[in-house]
Amino acid sequence: MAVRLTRSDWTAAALVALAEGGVGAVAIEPLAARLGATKGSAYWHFANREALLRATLERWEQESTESVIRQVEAQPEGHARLRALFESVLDHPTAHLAELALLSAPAEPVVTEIVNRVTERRIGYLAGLYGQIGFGRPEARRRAVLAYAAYLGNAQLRRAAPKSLPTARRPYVEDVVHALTRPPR
Amino acid sequence: MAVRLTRSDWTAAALVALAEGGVGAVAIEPLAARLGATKGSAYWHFANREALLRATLERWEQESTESVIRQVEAQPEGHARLRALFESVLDHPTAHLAELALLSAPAEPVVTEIVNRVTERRIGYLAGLYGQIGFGRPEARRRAVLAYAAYLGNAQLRRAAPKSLPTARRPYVEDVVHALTRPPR
DNA sequence: CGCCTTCCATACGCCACCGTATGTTCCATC
DNA sequence: GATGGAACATACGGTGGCGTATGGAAGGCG
Repeated sequence: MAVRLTRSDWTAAALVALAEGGVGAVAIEPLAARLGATKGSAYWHFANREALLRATLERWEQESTESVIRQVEAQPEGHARLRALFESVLDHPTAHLAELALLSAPAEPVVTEIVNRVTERRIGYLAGLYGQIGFGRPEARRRAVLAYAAYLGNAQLRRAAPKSLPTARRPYVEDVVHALTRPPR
Repeated sequence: MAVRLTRSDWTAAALVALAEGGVGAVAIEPLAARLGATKGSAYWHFANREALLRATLERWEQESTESVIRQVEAQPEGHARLRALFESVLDHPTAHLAELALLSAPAEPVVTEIVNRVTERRIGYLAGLYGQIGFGRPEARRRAVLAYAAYLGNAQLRRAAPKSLPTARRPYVEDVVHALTRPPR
């Protein structure tokens, strides 16, 4: 019995809890129960709850964004990358639960700090893609913000009110790609 | 002293708390403290916490959506209404805090029930507006979903990562209107 | 084998919020 | 001006999570 746990075991379990129950579910005692351990283990690896939360968010920061970007970079430059990104991101209904939990968390300073970094990284990358298809700098930036907002809202809807989303995914994706990649003015 | 409180006083205070601290902040004892009363009052007007939450959400349902729609209906049919809606909704940084709290609330059944109703109402109305400017039924519906998602995401960003939003609001609004009202294909 | 560090369990006090039970005040009404 | 109900206050027990203190097992290492 009593398999020893690592910091990584804790943050992994915390990520699951985060996706399922939000920031509030990243709580030491319930996690300990799920891991078949007690608080003693948690307070050995982490100073307190906030330290566990911070470690969990930093792990999420690493894993969430870069994997998607790597995947997109496999495509040739230009429209193909934007399309690949939209498709990848409109799919995977359960893949984006963690960020939803973060974005609406009652202003914990640890959360807002990391959310800001991740948001800027993603929008910046998106703006780069728009630059590749001929958008000027400010236009690319504005369109990137719009596209990222659409992504977030879409994930929100998929979670909170999936009934209102289109059932036929194919034409929806096409429309989104079409509307969001058309050049301005 | 000791001004008597009504159900409406409680739901009003709960709405404020909801916007500020999320669903979790709709808690009886803190609200009682803010109202200068005690739990006795709350448990007189409401059976329990969930009843207070439900009453609060139903009030929000009434007040949030219809006021915006009335405002938009003052415009002439067609593009003017969509533009008015987008402008109204991209403004008012603090006006949409309650829904953000709701959309990412850890699956309380009361919340999801009402969020579903509100979402369907709004997307349905939006689809109607797109119909007025010549979109076919399915196209209007898909574009409405996209536009509503963009709205939600935008509100999210404004709250969680305002630094990443465009500083110059005017061209941003123009780009959004342009991208989201162009006819498909 | 014995020892020391690492990792964890147990047990405790604390706080915030829930819900209930019962006492208390205000006001209308006869 | 006594009485009954409406609208509270007060006091209590219960729950769930935080953080601390201290004791104990388990493995490397001499």
